[in-house]
Amino acid sequence: MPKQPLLPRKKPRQARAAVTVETILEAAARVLSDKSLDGFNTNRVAEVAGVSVGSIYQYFPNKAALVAALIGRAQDSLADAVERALQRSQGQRLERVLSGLIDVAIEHQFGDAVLAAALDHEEQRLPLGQTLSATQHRIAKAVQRAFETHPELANTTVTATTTIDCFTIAKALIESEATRETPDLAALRKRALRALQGYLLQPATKTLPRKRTRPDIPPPQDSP
Amino acid sequence: MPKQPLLPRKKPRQARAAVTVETILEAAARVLSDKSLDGFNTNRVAEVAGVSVGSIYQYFPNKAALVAALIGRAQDSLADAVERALQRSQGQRLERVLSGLIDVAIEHQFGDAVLAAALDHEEQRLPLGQTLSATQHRIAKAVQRAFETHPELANTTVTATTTIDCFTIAKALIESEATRETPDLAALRKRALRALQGYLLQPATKTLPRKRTRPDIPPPQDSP
DNA sequence: TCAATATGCGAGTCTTTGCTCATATTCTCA
DNA sequence: TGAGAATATGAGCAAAGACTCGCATATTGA
Repeated sequence: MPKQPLLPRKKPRQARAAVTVETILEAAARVLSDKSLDGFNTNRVAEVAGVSVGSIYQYFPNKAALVAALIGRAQDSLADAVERALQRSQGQRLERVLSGLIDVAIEHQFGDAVLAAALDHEEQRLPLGQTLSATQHRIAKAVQRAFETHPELANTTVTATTTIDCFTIAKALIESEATRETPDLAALRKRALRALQGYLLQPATKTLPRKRTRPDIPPPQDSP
Repeated sequence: MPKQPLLPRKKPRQARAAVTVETILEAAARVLSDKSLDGFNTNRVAEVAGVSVGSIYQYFPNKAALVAALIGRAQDSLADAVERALQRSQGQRLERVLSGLIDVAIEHQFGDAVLAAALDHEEQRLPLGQTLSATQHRIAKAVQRAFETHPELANTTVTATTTIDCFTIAKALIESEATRETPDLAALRKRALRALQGYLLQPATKTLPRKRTRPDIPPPQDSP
């Protein structure tokens, strides 16, 4: 008796299989971009890819895995772009460095707004532990190094959180602009730059004691 | 022949109907909070509410309307909290004002993290034109007034975009912290404050001409 | 050349879920 | 009190969509 495929999620061995996987991912990106999360279904992806559903499930154990692969791709491409931008702006004024990063983020978001937004959202929902954070780590590390060694930031303590915050802030401003009907990219660049410069250069405030009006909020609970 | 209910989406006339609607909304919030968007289905909401599905559709034309109602509620409560906070911090240092707003936002997010995140997401997806932006407008206006009249911001031009950016920034930092397993609210407060102060107080930079390495990205296209 | 293996196919199964409608129950008010 | 209006019920329809599996075809390596 031939063993039935107990492990249907395999790696492509032949060249044509690699092509199929590529085609599937490409189609998945297009479908997700067109239809957002609704209307993103495996049947449609197969149709757009010109491939049968079965072929998808030959390489991806389920729909989520497909999305995860897409996220991985986007992350990688972002990481590459960030590293290139840092390379280009090496030794330049902080403003240039930040502008370069902002441009990368803008392009990442506006290059395919719906796709990027959808992926961002899924990223938080899916249980993609290791692989993803690896790439993000790579990005964070590169940026952190650039910040730490920058003379204009000599007086700023640059932690991992600091760099992540920068990305969080930039991404949020960009996404917010992306939902507008007529985005003004030039203005967006200025605002993002102002926010990042402000955050990074703001002297550490000696915080006033917080006026406590009610007890601290407990951390959120995840139901099991 | 009695006319069949051509207009099933009615307003409650009797007291018990109002109770039912309230119960449904309560249950919807709980389900959404427990299960996020997946697993949020009308059958489950009915079950949790101890009500039949039919009753839901008596008052809400469809599932989206249910979510929209939830969003409306959350927005209203946020607007109230913001106005109260601004009231409390009236005449105080900018740091206090911002801290107050940040605390409101944190509470709004951490009070029910999953719910808030889910609603935030739906807010951008659903076609809720007027009602929603009305409340958001109310919030924006209140904050803008507070900023415009604040002496420490005398040198800062406060536009509608400025206040919206502040909310965008704060919300993003808070959401990012909320996804952590062990959120550090005290640190979060400091970072958010630093970001907002930095953004608001950062002197308007005379921008260097942007180094153009590639043509501007076209605005995103919405497929019809 | 020819098995063994890898790849591709797609009709069909099975589950989920939004929503309806005929009917039953409760309320109102003359 | 009773007729009509308002409210509540829930079985079940219909559509969507994730995923399977038996089979056909292509590729490889000896």
